[in-house]
Amino acid sequence: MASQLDKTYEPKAVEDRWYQEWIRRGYFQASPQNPGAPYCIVIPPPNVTGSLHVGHALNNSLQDILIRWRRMQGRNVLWMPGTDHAGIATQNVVEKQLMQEGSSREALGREAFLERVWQWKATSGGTIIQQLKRLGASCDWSRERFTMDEGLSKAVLEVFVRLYEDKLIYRGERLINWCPRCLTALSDIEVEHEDIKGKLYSIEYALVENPEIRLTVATTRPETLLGDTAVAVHPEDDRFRHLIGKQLHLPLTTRTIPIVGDAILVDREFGTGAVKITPAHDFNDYEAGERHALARLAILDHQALLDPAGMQKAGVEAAVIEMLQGLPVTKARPKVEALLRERGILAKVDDHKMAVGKCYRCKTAVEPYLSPQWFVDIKPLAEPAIKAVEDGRIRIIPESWTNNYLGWMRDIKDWCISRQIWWGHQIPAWYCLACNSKHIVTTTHTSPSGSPVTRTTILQGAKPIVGKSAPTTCSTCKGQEFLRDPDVLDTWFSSGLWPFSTLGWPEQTPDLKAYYPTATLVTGLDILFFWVARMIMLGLKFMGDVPFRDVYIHALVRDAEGQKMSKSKGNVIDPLHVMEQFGTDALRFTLASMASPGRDIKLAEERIEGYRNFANKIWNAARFAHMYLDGAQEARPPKDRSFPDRWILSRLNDTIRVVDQELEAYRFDRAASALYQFFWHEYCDWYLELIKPVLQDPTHPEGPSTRHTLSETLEVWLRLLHPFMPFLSEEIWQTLPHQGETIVLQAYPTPRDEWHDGAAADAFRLLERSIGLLRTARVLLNYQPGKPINFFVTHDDQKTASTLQALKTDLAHLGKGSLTLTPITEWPTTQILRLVTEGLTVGISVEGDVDLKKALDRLLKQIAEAEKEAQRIEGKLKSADFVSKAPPEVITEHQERVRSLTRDRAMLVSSEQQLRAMLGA
RNA sequence: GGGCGAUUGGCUCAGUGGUAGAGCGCUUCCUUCACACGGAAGAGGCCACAGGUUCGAUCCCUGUAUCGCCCA
Repeated sequence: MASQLDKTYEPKAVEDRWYQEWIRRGYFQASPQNPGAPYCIVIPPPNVTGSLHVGHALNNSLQDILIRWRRMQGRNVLWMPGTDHAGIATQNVVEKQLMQEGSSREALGREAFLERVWQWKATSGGTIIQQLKRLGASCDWSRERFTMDEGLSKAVLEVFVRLYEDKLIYRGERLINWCPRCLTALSDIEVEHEDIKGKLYSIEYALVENPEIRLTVATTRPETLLGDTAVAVHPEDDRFRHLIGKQLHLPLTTRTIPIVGDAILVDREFGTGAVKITPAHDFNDYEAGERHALARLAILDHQALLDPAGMQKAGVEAAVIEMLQGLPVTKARPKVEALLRERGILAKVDDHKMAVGKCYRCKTAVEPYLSPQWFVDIKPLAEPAIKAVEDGRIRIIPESWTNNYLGWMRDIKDWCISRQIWWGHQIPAWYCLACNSKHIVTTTHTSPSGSPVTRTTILQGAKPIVGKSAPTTCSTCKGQEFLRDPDVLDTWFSSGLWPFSTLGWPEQTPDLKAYYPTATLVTGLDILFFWVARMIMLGLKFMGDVPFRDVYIHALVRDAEGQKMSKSKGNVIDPLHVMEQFGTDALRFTLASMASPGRDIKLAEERIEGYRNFANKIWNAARFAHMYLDGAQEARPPKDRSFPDRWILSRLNDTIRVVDQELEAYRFDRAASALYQFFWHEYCDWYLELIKPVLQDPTHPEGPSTRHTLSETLEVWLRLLHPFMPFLSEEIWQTLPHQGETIVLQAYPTPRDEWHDGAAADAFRLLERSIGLLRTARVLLNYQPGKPINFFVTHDDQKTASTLQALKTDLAHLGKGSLTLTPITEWPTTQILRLVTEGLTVGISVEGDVDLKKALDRLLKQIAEAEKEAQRIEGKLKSADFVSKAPPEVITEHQERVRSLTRDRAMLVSSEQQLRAMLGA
């Protein structure tokens, strides 16, 4: 880089070059032997199927800011990267490929299919990792892990077996969420709820002892009535109380069902006050069924089709079975509706808003499904995880999410961990074929593609042998033939171990000792329960300590209209495209500056463009510096430097303090705005302008010291900026006088007392106000910006007036004119425009034929404002309450303001009279 | 239905018990030798509404409305 190079910063080449160089030189490689207190972040492992979206970009930009900042602070930093095998998602991807080839996983068989998935992973699984590198992520890539790695799989095995031995994992038949497309169980939180317009059907059930009496039940799912095993009413509802214990005819079946009283299930105000209970197809009904010891009759099969065998068992009329069998729910419902209508027992159908559960992977409507599954008994694990947050060993930032976490944890349900898919960690449980012959059932059905598929179901009651390796002999019957449980574990089961499995657990490695507990977890709210809560539970259980101290929860990124980004809406901002167009640094800075706690980010391209401009501004400031840095330099103590130098050092010092504080508080937005404000509006707008006369005069006595300050402040500020804009800062830093081979490993700036200079700061504010008034006056008089003028400045405070004397050369330079610093009494009384603010008066000589109307308007407006404001404050001062109760310093301040406003007003009026006199002349 | 959050200039957002701020956009002027991805000067806000606490509320409390998120 040199001053004769491009006027605009071209990020692309710079970024590629530096990233490769950083990697080549191993700057990001961690070692437990490195000096400094450990600081570790584990990356939220993206899906191996994934590609970078803006959410990832935000998440990883923030992590990289923290990591680079701590690295520069001299901490022993490790950013642990990796990916997640994403069981269902990955299996779906490969199955889709197979389908296109006219094949299927069933046709391939389990082993060949898994082979195929690994192949896919090897060729296509690295996409997102490459994209993270593009983002500048300073992860230690030499440690990259994958949840299906050998080591991590070993950790999964160890955890499963130990939890089983501790009786915290069990197998049982429960109602679970079932995706009839993925053909697997899902955990509660893998179901997304969506409100849809549905209907509420009111159906009449006749009383057995007197069919004239009918009880009307309301339901949103009429087809499930075939599996009803009771009707519930509220036990204190006078309308129905007397019916409890009596039997009803269940329509379309040959069964009768009881009426039960249930205060939990029934809301007297809702619908008809009577509800049907279908324990096999509804979670609330399942629990009600437990309370009343009701049978569970499933009428849907695993594909969510009406099941003839189930309907037969439920006593459904043969003709009805004939009509409904094999139909999906959506097709069965209108038929059931028609049947009920024919029989005259459909009392009414109302529009109704209802929530449907959908599979978070494929958006298919989820069915509650009765099946044997593996569960984690979660309460004993949740308790310590609640305590860790309650007593502050883990801090959630922003704090407002703490209650959300605690609420969820206190009400946590057992975690269904088995999935009926192949890609994942297969459950280490085996069944002795001889002992369990009655519990292992094989059925054949036809897959959607038409080929016969064999399903093996291991019923509840089968006795598993759980261990890290396959058993050889059954301890009960000495049998030697075993069936391994075909299910795999929920992906989150392995990612729940991430903070310690990636560090080598279950081995007690030096990494584990050095870096666990990790420092901070940076994540979006969407996986607080999926992942964060589980890491806390499992970390406490297996490491005996929390997995991280701080959990920083960042916002969701939405589009400019606040809509969630989605491919189907076409409103996705592609971070790769953005990086291409505006540069990685611009994207990172944008995301950081918008990361305010507790608020979603509405990302618009204009915003990124704005920070691209900022990058360009920095580039050009550096080009400017390079024009003058060749001469001699002299490092003076701050107090012996020029006024602009002392001022900018003082401001830089303030900025360092602010950035550091805000980063400590995870206020990336405020840190970013402090960096921006300082550089653009102080360093460029004022400092560089102020020092131009010195730099442009090769013989200026302040030259060597000024050049030194220019280069020093730029170098320090670039280090301050580096975590936010790593590429640009490195590129420029390398061209400045510096120590060390890279900015990546330099010390992060810390505040320096000797840089602080309150007097310089005060003087600057005076200078800024004077120049501001002068420029306003120029515009009021329609003077060309460069037009040389005669101007006058004074202040009615003696001390301030003498400060003006000290600033004389700076004022004259920025004012672009000839300056007189005399008391106002010595100024010309005509051909002058005087502007006033807070005791400061600036006069500008009026030359030639100038329209004074604008100037007069401005004076009149300001006079009116000053009067209004003075009156307002005087009003307060006249209030006895205010004077007696407000703190003395507030009263003094108010009095001072009135004085100042009154003085200003007098000056303004005098100025106005002068103008009028000139107009009259 | 329960919980949480938001409501501040045209837009996106900071912020504070005592003079309301930024970025973008807008208006006017300016190609001056770092930068037009720039510079200068401006316009624009009863800080959602209604009560309360207070000498004083955009800020604290209560309620209402609208929007959003999470959970059921």
